[in-house]
Amino acid sequence: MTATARERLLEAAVEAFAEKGFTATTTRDIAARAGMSPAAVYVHHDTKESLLFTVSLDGHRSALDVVERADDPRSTPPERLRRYVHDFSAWHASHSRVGRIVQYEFDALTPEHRAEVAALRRAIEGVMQRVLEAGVASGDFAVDDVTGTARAILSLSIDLVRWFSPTGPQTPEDVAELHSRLALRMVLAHDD
Amino acid sequence: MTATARERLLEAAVEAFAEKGFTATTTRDIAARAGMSPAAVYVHHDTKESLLFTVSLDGHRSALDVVERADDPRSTPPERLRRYVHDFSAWHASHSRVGRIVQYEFDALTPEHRAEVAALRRAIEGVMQRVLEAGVASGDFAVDDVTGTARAILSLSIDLVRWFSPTGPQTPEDVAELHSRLALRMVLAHDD
DNA sequence: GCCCTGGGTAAGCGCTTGCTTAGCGTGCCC
DNA sequence: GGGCACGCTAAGCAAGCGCTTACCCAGGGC
Repeated sequence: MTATARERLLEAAVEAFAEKGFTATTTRDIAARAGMSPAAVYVHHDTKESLLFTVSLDGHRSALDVVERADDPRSTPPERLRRYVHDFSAWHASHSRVGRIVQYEFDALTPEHRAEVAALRRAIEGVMQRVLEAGVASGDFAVDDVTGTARAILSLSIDLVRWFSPTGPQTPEDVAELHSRLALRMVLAHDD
Repeated sequence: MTATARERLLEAAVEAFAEKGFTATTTRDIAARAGMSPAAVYVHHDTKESLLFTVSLDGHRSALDVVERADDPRSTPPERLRRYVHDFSAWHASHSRVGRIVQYEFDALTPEHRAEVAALRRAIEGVMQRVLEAGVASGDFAVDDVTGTARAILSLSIDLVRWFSPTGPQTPEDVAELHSRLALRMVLAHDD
């Protein structure tokens, strides 16, 4: 049960960063939320930024994992896109606090850490582009700007962290369902 | 030419807030960018937050103005939607620094100021909902969740401030064009 | 010529920040 | 049962923060 302290600290950091932003959060605030003295933070993390980095890296890894799992090459491109957007939006809705940190506090990372996170980000975008390209190749999708369209579709899921509330009327599933249908309409070719 | 000092201050604030975020920006930094002493900031603005409020209010007013101008009731719903999304995305791309502040620093406002800005935000969203409702009524659009779809379309334009770079390969017009076409595909009814 | 107003400054106050240091208690090894 | 590693704390340091104070000076009205 000694691992709990480190985890409590991370959970406290997520809470605080999501609520007030990285720079507005004090190490004393994080410590208090974790039920420790201010100095205890530095037993587990060298700097405040390294806490942010850990949260950010874990978050991106988890999101990348979700989209890679969704991108089953044995499915048709429309089904792959549907699952990608569905699961990616559901992830952001279910982890909206982490999502907010990941998206808005990117610039607060050190250049080295930022580069590491940026690589994961490009991977997430890359999977989406592959899905769209597969759909264009199969004739299911009509898309001329793959990069731009990929980014636009991802915007649906990502921007949700700005307004989604876990206590609001919509469930993560509601949003995921809506977004996946809208994404399909954005790209589907129809013969008429 | 005495009005210039106040404007230089606002311009400096936009620069600084967009680059480093509200809390990470110091009043000394803003003063230096405006070519003044730290104390000069307080000749024109009571608090650092009031600078943010001014930037935020001006930004929202300008954006609302753009979408109200785009929503010409004499046009068809598809044309109204096309212009709305086109102009709204173009505005965010052309004013991406102000856009970033407006979107990401909303929580840094005092409750009173936040409420005032929130009203403008609801107005912007309201215009979009009216356009979608008009399209559904005319039979041009097939949309069942008007509120959710409105928010999703706005996400395209809003999320662009996260990644758009004025020095990048795309012009505001490129993005505006892409987004307006994608938005139309999201809602257009097709008879087949 | 005098004063007043308004945009400006140098200096600094009180407080908070991220982080450090020196030390404390508990449990485990031998 | 002595030593020691480990998780943790009380106290505090240097730096930086938002903002204030006391003062300066050019231009206009009378």
